[in-house]
Amino acid sequence: MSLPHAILTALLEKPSSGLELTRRFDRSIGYFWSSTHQQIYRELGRLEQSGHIRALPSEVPARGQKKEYEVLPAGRAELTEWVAAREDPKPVRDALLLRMRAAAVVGTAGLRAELERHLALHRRQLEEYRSIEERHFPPERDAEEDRLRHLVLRGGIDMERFWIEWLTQALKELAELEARPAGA
Amino acid sequence: MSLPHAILTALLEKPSSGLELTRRFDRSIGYFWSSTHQQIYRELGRLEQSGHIRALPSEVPARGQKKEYEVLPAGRAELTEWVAAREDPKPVRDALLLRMRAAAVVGTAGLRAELERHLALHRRQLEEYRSIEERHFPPERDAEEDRLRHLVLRGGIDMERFWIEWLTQALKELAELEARPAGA
DNA sequence: CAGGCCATGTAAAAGGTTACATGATTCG
DNA sequence: CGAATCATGTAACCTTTTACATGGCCTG
Repeated sequence: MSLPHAILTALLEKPSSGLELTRRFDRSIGYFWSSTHQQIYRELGRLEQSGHIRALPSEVPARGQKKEYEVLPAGRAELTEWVAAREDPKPVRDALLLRMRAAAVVGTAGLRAELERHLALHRRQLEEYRSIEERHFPPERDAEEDRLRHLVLRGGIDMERFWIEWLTQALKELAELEARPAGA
Repeated sequence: MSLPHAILTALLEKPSSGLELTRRFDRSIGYFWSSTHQQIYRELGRLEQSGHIRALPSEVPARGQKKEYEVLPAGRAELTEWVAAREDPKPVRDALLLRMRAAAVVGTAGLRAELERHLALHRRQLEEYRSIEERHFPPERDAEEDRLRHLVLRGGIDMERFWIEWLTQALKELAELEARPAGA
């Protein structure tokens, strides 16, 4: 429901070709709305069809040739509207919480390694966000755009912190349970 | 990828009919893996086909008749394996963070009301979780199952707290930006 | 016996994932 | 000129969402 909006945002930040967009969906925008090149090309086609974006004129419009897109007024209007739209948060759907609940029924065998693996992944992601924060948002800057983008990044940072804390708790809990096996 | 596992977990906790499962996916299990009755019926069919669950024998196997399912050994084995499986966390895909980023480009008009609405929703969800915590997990209990399920619930609680904090920050930031409009 | 709810489904469309295809450019 | 890489796509499939369909049971 929001991939077109993610693309419009990315293109307003900087007109790009499909592949450039794909790369930015592997970092930047993609930290909050992930996508693949297949989806992106499909959506670029749709957005062009519907008059929200257009391909910048090029001499050689053929397969394998780079095509740059820019946002048209209709696209900007659509995005502006979406920012204020009424749209409920999606219900949580998290496989790891679910697995923990399954473990409560069928046992925790093998779970610890997986929790530790996830913990390491989230620590790495946190480090990445923090390094971006250092590079892009030094204390003195405060242009409007920067403040909002920094806020988004802080959301990512605190989300990772949440997982790190929860996983740490979970591992502690698991250690206690395994210390007195089979029904205390 | 995990709906079948969610259903297996729910059925192990208590054998149920499709509609009973649907109700439990509106609370309980559904707090961490949401689903609708259409998906649930389809998946029950598949799980029965593949020999992971079976319908309890009934006199009147007809449309409109209640059908209860229970988990078979193969289903339990599948779930046990999944608990320890290697499965990476899904990349974040959050519309509100994305909208904030869009707002950095097209402006924040109308955003405040929406943030406040989300804040209220998350506060309500937090209250719901906390009331469940009071009812289901009083301090003295510590059976293995309860400890793990409590851990899952605390995950939900801290997730809501994260959103409440972030939204509070966001509203503060917005107020500051609006206090000195158009490029300060 | 009408209306509402219980209960189980079907169908279609949209969104997302995975695998594969194809032309253009560059570099050794 | 062969291989790698850039760049754009197609196709098939699976999951999720939304809308609708159907029959049974209960209650006034």
